[in-house]
Amino acid sequence: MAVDSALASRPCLLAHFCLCDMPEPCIVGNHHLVMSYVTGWHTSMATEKQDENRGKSATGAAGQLVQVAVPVPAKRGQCLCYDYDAALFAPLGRGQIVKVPLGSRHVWAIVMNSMGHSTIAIDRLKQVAGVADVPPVDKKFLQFLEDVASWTLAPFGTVMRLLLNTPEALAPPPEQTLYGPAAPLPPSARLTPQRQRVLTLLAQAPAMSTAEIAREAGVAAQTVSAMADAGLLVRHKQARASQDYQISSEMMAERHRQLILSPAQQAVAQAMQGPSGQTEFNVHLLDGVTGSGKTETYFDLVARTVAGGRQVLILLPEIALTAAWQDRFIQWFGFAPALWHSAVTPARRRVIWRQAITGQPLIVAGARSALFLPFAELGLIIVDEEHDASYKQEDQLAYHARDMAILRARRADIPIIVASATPALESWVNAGAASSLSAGHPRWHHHVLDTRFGAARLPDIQLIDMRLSRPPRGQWLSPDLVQALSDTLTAGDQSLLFLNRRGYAPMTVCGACGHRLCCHQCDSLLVTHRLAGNVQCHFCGISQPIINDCPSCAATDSLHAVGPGVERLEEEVRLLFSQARIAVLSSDTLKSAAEAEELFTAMARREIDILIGTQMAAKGHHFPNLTLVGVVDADLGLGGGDLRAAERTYQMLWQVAGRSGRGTKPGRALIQTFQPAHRVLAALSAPPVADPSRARNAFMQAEAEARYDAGMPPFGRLAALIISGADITAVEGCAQRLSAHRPNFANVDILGPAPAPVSRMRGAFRMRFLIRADKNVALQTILREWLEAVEIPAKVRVVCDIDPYSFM
DNA sequence: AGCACGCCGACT
DNA sequence: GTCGGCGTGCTC
Repeated sequence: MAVDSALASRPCLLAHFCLCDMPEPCIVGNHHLVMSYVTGWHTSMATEKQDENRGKSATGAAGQLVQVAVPVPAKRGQCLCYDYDAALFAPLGRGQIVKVPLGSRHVWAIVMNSMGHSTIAIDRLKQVAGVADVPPVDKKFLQFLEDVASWTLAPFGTVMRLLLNTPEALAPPPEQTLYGPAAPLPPSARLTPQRQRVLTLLAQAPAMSTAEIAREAGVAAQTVSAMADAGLLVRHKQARASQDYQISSEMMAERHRQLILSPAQQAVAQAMQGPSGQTEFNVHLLDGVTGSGKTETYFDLVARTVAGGRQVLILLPEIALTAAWQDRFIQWFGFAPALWHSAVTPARRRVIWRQAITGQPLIVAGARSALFLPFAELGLIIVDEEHDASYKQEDQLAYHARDMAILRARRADIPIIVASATPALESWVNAGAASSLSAGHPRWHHHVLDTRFGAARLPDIQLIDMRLSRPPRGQWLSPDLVQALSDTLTAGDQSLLFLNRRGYAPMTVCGACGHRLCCHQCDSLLVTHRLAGNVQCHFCGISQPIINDCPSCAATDSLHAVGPGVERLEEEVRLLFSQARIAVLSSDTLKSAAEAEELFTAMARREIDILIGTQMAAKGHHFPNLTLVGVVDADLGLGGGDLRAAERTYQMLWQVAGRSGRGTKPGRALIQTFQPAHRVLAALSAPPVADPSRARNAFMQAEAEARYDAGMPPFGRLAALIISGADITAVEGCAQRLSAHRPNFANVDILGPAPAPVSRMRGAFRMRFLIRADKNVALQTILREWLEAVEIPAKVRVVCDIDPYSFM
């Protein structure tokens, strides 16, 4: 890798800190630099710790004063001031990543202002302890981080830690131990046959790693280290060469010429690029039915952007970052994307992070956290499956990755494509798709791809009215759906049963007293998991063994599992179709990506007849022989008062129905519901198969009108204030004080305080305000001023959620 | 967020 | 009499 190899080369000319071999002191930000792990601040920091405070430059005068943002959620989110010996090292600039002492530890931080003035006594200043050996973060990126902080009302330090969350990126490169033969063999050494083989091997080969020696010489790895301990082998430590992503613009340009798009795809790709290949900020909504080839259409722009020497970020929901998606990418480009998700190893993260900040050509395909990679040359952002709820982060920092991606694209002045088969209502309206309604946004571009590839057609969707076709007691499949499953089985085709509920049963009730098993630290019901042999809380994750006696009234054998989960559904299907091959797809049954792949392969080979799945099964995979999708409970998501419940249910059902009929045979989807007249279900089953997008658009239009009338997003603004803490009195007191100081404006409505939808989580009590405002209101400013006016005790946490997703 | 400082129970 | 529980408050 370029940065590492450049650094690894040389001793320094500049004191003992700089590793570059420039003839004169290098300039920070222009060249890589400085405080290095090789000469080691790790050692110097440890030994110099005690005289840090006196560690000013030799003259005793303070050097350069710099304002530094530190990764702490400080209430007064400003910077801390540090002294920096500008005489000895190159001067620091904004965006430089530095290591600074903070309290009793050292942290990575970012220089925000390099010509600071001290706000505290000079003699209390501490020294900057080191400078990272990477270029400063891009100015536009830094502004983006500030945008995120002011949008989410979070302290800058909280946002910054998303960037610095990859500690290995700034740590020394991983080391590798290689073994070579010792020059004079120690005379006393015993030479077993194994040891002799190792020595013979190494006599005529370069130094090797333990694993290589073990393999080549056919010995145990232990033998190698034992030999080194005995003095028969010498250890050489060296930086492990990590493979970076080699993409050249030439090879991309070549590849780009070979890509073949359908006329429809070609037209959309052209429209998104504009006549002259636009590189400035523009939002494109790529709205294409499942199977229309959205992915390949945006690949075209990806190829072009990289051919122009710039970097590309593709955001995907974590669940969609499968080997299948990667294969598709490889098939198109001929190489693998840099994958960024929770399971990526530290060594890989290091490579990607550093390649991003050094501006080398790079295509990252990542989950929402990839949005905070420090790309220096970002040229294009894609947000695929942009409607996906997992883009919304709700904990420490509440943000929506799609919206933040748009902020980043705007700052970087580059195009962004948000793609979906079922766009979020906000996106759909912003793209000007709702007739006669406008959210007053600068208009996005709307691109529609509505032809399915080849012979595949959209499935025929039918509702099953559960009031008429009732399953037997204690079962969940209606006679109609059972019949359809049976027919599909007979025809030798595959079926998917969709039930968005993990585990065996969502609730356990005592037949004697009616007591329901609840989590003792959350406001939630415990879910029975037969497979794991326990009951679990899906909020905090605690589990306990399955019990038979009621903990409330002590009646014996009185507890009954109520309602279905996928495990229980499996039980029912096995009873009905004992000869069928059945598999369950949920996060509980598939522990690893490899297991998931295995299942998908088995499915593709038709080794499974009936697949039972949670929402994991709803996306990302082509099952060519799947001709029946059964939705077990379409009403699940419709309860409560969630603003987006209808829209999300529609999207999910539409997507899961789209799993069916992706091969040559026509598919159908049967949807079980108790409320077939509900607007979501009526819209789904509307007849015009000839033009399925018309039904969808009619549904979206009606939703948009309802939102417009209520002044809800995207026609109004919404925020939630969550007050939480273990001490209920303190939480309520805090909520009361906030209530007393509530802002009072004609076009801002404030509801609450009321118990939050989940009124207790992990032992913390939660209260909530809901704030609705007109579109033109500076909501963040109002909230910031409100919060500043009220003293928040240390044991109470107040979190602001702009555009909250869940609110019942 | 860490981490230290600080003030009250079960141990040598 | 000390070790240690985690409440409170600061970090240039």
